[in-house]
Amino acid sequence: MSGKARYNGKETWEEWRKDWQNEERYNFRTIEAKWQKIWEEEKAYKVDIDYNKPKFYALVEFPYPSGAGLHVGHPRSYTALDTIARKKRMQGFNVLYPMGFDAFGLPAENYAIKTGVHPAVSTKENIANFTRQLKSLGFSFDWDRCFNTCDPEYYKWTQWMFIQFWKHGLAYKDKMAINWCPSCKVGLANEEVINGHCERCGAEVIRRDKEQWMLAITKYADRLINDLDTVDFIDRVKTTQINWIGRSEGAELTFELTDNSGNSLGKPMVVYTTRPDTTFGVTYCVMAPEHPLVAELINRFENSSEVQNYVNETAKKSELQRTSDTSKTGVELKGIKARNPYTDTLIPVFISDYVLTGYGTGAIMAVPAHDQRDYDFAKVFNLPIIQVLAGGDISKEAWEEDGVHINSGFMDGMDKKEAMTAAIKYAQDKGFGQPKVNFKLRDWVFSRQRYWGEPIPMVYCEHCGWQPIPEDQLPLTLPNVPDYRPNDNGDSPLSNASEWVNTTCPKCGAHARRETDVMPNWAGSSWYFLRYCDPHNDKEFASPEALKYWMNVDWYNGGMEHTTLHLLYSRFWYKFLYDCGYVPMPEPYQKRTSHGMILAADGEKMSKSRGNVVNPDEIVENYGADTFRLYEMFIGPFDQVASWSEESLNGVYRFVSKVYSLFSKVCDTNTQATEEDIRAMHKCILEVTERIDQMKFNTAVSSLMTYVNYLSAMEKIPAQLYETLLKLLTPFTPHLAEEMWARLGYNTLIITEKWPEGDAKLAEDQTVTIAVQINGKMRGTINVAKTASKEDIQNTALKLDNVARQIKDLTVKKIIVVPGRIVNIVI
RNA sequence: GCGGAUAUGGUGGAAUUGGCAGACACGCCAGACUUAGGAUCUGGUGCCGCAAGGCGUAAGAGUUCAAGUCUCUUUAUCCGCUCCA
Repeated sequence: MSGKARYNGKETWEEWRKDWQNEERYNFRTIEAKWQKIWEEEKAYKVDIDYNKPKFYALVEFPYPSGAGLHVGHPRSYTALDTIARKKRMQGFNVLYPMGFDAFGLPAENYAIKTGVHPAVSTKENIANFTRQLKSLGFSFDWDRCFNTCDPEYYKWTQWMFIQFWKHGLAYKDKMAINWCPSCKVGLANEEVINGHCERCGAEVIRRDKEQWMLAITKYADRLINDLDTVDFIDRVKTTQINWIGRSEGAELTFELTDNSGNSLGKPMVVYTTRPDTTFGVTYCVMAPEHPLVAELINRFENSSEVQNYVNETAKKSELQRTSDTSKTGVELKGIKARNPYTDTLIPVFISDYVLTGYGTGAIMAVPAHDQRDYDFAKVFNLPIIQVLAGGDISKEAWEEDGVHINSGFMDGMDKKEAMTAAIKYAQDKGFGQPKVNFKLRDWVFSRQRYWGEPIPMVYCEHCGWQPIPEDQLPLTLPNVPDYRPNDNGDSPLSNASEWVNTTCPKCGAHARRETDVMPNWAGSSWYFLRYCDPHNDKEFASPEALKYWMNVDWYNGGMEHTTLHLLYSRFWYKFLYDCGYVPMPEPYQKRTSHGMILAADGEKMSKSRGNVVNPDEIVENYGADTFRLYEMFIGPFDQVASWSEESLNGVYRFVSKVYSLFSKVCDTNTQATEEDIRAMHKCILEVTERIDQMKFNTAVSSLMTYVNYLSAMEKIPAQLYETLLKLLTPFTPHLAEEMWARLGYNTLIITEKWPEGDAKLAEDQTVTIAVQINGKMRGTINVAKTASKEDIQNTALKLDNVARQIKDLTVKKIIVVPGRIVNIVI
């Protein structure tokens, strides 16, 4: 124990303790303010590289500093990892537990539009408020490492990284149909569209063609799936990411387009299928209405105006309309046919909106017998249905299970695996197809027609095309603009800052224009955990030494809602930096866990409009930070949703006050604890230690409560027992632990103490209580020595009054004795 | 429709992974005490029953000496995805 100075100069324990005798009430306000000040002055949580200790990097998702301030949901995650971080420190780890602010975002900009207050101003105020609130809860963040993503010193590196993406061909500009929110007037990534509506404002999203910067996340699709095997993420996160990336294996097959008599038009149509083995069942083909061949061939169709109408109608439909109505519509492309390369037959070609332009090749071969969608379409248009897999009843519905191949030429009699191989081999031999892996994942739309984001550091020159601004000119800072509103053309507010927009080409010096779109709010958060490693570096985003020491993040906790957004983006971003050699390993996070949401007392989501938001300030004011923290951990299983309850909060307050008042019963170190006391203590140490590691915080707190109940029943409490309690409480209620530690006479900080070691041997009872059952029904219990033999246990059990009475007239068939657990008498 | 999760007293939730269901709290009931303190302390509290006892982990079946836990069927709630060829 380091630097223990007993009794602060007083002669005896009794004398020292007198100082506190009149302090009967638990005054959390004074206590918490006092220790927060001391921690801050002593920079108790400041951390630096230390090669003598094992490092531990604990991370929570940094908040967007909204005007509403901290919500009781935020601290659930922060307290959990604070608890873990504090315990790890006491266990000898060099712990990095940082906090910062994800400060670019729409709310500040919308607020600016409403009030004219510059987003930088309101954001700064909000950050100050968040910081005050976070500090009031006593988290062990290293505040020296705090930064925010809208600081030019930070976003300089976000821009620099964008340029690296561009240099490696992973950032590109493309005209494409994007999700457009007509209310926010902004393009959205697929990940930001919820049920066809804008994630933020709820307006229905429409399709719109727009030139967008894209990041080629699909190039990393396979690695983003495969490398999940190397990390410890909860299964829910892994499956969600895998499903979102949506890998599927199949083949691309070329169907020749012909006129009605089979003369080639010289326009091959490529389809994607996962079942090339079913091609003998293909009775028609379908292209998406947006497919380029439709526009190219429009004049060849006998019914070209009908086709054009359908194309126009589809374009008008929103994503939601298009996906919510699953009834099949479409138009046959009259005058052309497709040749099935396997059977050489000519089949009709349709356009239909059930084929999507963004997936595969935007064209399919339809096998109505074995795909329900194709089946439905075939019924509407009265097309033939040819069964090629045995099984089911195709007069009623498609047969989507497997079966032996029939009507399939060279594949007849084969199973799926054989037939797939044969089909692909055939296609390769004849040169009309090859195997192909497809993903649902799309490239990341990286432009936003907004103001409050990182400017994209690119200029457009008539002669040189897109050029990045020279890296030594970074950061490219946001200019001031008179009006924060985007316009209906979908141009960013930056387009009005003409002095800023008009510049010269960094390559040829001719006149050029800056990109006026900004980055999405996911940009800054894609690499923030790297900056924490070396936040004041102005030469690099972080030094290789710092990255090598601190990375990767040992434990990252955050919301499930970020699984297919931030978590996926940042893994991609990090892998790219790894490929460039800037970071030391291929995955950023070793372990990922997720907390459940905190709902209001009525079981509803907390929201301003419902008026059921609980403000942490209120709780800290009325109950104290320690009670608040402990309650957040006790509220229920960490990974599940929980409802806020003021009554339960009160119970936790009672517990905390009880710990405070137990102090009056603590006696000097000379008072010896009994064997039973030691047993209770070690049991508590073991349980709390294990349960923190497993994030079973609610039951860890239960163990502490049981231990405190045990101590409460004592007349006098040996100091050793109380000291252990304080250490175990340090991760949960650090202020109270620190205060009582000082009152015990120590002039060291308890947060620097060593975490107690539990001893399983000492925690063991010598006797065990064993349940005695008759035919599986509980009839009583017996106490036997831990080492008792089966025979002894059985004999003791049979002597039980209750047992003897019940079995006296009956024959005992069998007795099952499981030492340490149970006796079951079968009669 | 597909995928994932959840279901235990009046409430939040425990249950060493097949071995005493309801730990720990909240609430409630009864009592004590009071320098009225977010009071505190003591006892009780799954349901039915005076009791013996019976019943009981969403519903129903099954495996087992023994099931909240394993298997099958059904239901409800929540969360994703959703015409992905």
